[in-house]
Amino acid sequence: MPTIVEVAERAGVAVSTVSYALSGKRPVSDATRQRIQAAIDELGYHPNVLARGLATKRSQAISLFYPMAMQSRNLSTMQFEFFAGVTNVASQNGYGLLLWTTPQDEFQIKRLVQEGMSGGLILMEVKTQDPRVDLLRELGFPFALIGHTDDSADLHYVDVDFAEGIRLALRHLAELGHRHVAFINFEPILLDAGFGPAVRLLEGFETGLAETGICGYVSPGTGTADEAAATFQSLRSQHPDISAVIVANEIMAMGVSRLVYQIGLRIPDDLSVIVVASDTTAERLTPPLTNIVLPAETMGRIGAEMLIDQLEGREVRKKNVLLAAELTDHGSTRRVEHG
Amino acid sequence: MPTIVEVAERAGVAVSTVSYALSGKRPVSDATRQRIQAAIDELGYHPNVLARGLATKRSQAISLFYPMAMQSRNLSTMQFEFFAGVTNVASQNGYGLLLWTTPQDEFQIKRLVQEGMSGGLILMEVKTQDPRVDLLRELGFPFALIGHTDDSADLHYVDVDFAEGIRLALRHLAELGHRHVAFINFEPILLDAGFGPAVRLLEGFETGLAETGICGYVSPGTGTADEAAATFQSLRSQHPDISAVIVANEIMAMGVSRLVYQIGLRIPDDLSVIVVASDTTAERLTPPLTNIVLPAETMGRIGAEMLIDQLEGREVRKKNVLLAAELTDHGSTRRVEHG
DNA sequence: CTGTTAGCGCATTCAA
DNA sequence: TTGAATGCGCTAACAG
Repeated sequence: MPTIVEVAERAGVAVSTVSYALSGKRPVSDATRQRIQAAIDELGYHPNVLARGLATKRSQAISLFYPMAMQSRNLSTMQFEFFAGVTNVASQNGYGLLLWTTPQDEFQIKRLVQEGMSGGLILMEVKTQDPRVDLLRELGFPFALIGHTDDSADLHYVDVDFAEGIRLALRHLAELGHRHVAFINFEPILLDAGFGPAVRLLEGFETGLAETGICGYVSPGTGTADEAAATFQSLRSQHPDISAVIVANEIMAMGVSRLVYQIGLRIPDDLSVIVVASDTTAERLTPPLTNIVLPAETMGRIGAEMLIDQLEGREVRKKNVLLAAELTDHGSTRRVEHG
Repeated sequence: MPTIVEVAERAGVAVSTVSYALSGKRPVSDATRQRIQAAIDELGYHPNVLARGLATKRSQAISLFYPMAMQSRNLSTMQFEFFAGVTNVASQNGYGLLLWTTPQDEFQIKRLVQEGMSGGLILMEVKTQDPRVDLLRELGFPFALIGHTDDSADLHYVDVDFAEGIRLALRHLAELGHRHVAFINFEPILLDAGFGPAVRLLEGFETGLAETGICGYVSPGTGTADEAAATFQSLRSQHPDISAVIVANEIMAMGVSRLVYQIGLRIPDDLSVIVVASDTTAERLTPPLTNIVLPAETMGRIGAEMLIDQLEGREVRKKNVLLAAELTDHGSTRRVEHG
């Protein structure tokens, strides 16, 4: 495999000249630049990024700590969308993207930082209080969050306003005459751990109830479609007045849809359903579900851009991005009489 | 950030001794080993993988070229499952996983190889004739395939027997009395490009028709759910006898399901449906669909294992893995009278 | 505008 | 069982 030395010899110049021609950090005359380029092409030379990284103490790769959920069977299309956003931005900017599913404790983060392979880190599934964030802050390592902590005003993050999102949903349902609404949240473990969306959805649901006068039934979900279905069924048998349900993710929503289908009811005729999901995901379900918009691909994209901007020493274009809440109507809600 | 030199100083030994203590490639006395370990712990030392990679000319990271589809809006849960398999195995073995969505041409592959950041490569969406495979072979770079070419007997690959899978489906339908079956394949572009599953499903469908005497209607899909639905509807209006449909992926199947739901029919009462998908994906759909098993997570796992075995110089435990075809009944097919 | 050279942090050969 | 010294391929002073 050709090295920079061989390129230099072939072009009849010093190695540093080749290096500078490549990086553009020093002017190089057109004539020599062309000879160098010719040598590069003939040899099929590509710089060794390890050597470069060692010399510069920076790396053209970023790391993504993968959601815990990935290790379970509980794969969600939306996690994948976050992913697509991050990956595409990284590739477009010439960065490699490293994926990690190891436990994301303090030790692993320190390790990752010191290993030097990645120059920055993107964190997902952020908690309202998150020790990982504290550590990264302390280490001074570049990072960006998809999600945010309660004290992340000074950090680079992108998130969506979940609390307002679920309030939008409640107002929408209130206008349609619904008086009894169920909410299937993420599993209790996540809520207890302070997982942002779980906490903020619940908070928004409660303030939304107060605002709309709707009577709410909160039922923690359990992650899987089956368990969400079972949960909903028991809730519904206890409270037959429930005419609408809001579900925290599309996996659980699929469970509810399937249950409804199996017991012979129809959405929205017999039940209104709203899900927290991306538009693409929500509209692809059977039936399509009206959704509190979680623009996963966009969030991944913005997170990656924020991080790469930092790494490139550019002024970071955005920071602290809290996307406004939105509701997209896919026809899964319907007016009820009387309530 | 502590280096190996600092560890050596603190432990009062030579740098090489620390290195050997870490790698175990040379005996180190218990006493010094312990002093070294103490120094490592106190300093919070982690070896710099770039420096290590530069010195050894090997890297503890592998690369995955991401499916083209990822760059479109056409995200599939199953791609994600392949992914989860690969990622988890990599992490468990202490390997980083690098994701690339750049165009996967000859140039990019050469580049990736020479850059030295990854020690091996996993290729997905393999074509029956695939120039990327030829190049990698020629370069002598370690790689594994998820999918296979027509001449890959000597390669490391994992794939599933798609042709036999669709024949299983046809036999199953034949036993239930179906005489007119539609098949919605991957988009023509993929078929023309020689994309393995597209080619082999079609081939299996045709031999399966001959074997069962079923009358088949092949309609190329177009990737999206909407277009698959439209395609199926036109097929059905032209051939009202169609009582069952086989669909090449779950995205298109969702389109068909939704259409069926919208026009007021039921699965399987009015239409039998079989999809090529993983069990988890198929059973989560509304309604759950009987599936030709595509064990995506397992395939990702096996592919990564094969590659890492190679890299570690271990005897590769498996190679040339063509998983047997299977059909899982999720109740979306039903006996028809008369045919 | 270009050349010379000292590291970056580690593995490994050669000596002891 | 251990130490000293060389080099992996590249960048970035320093020198001209």
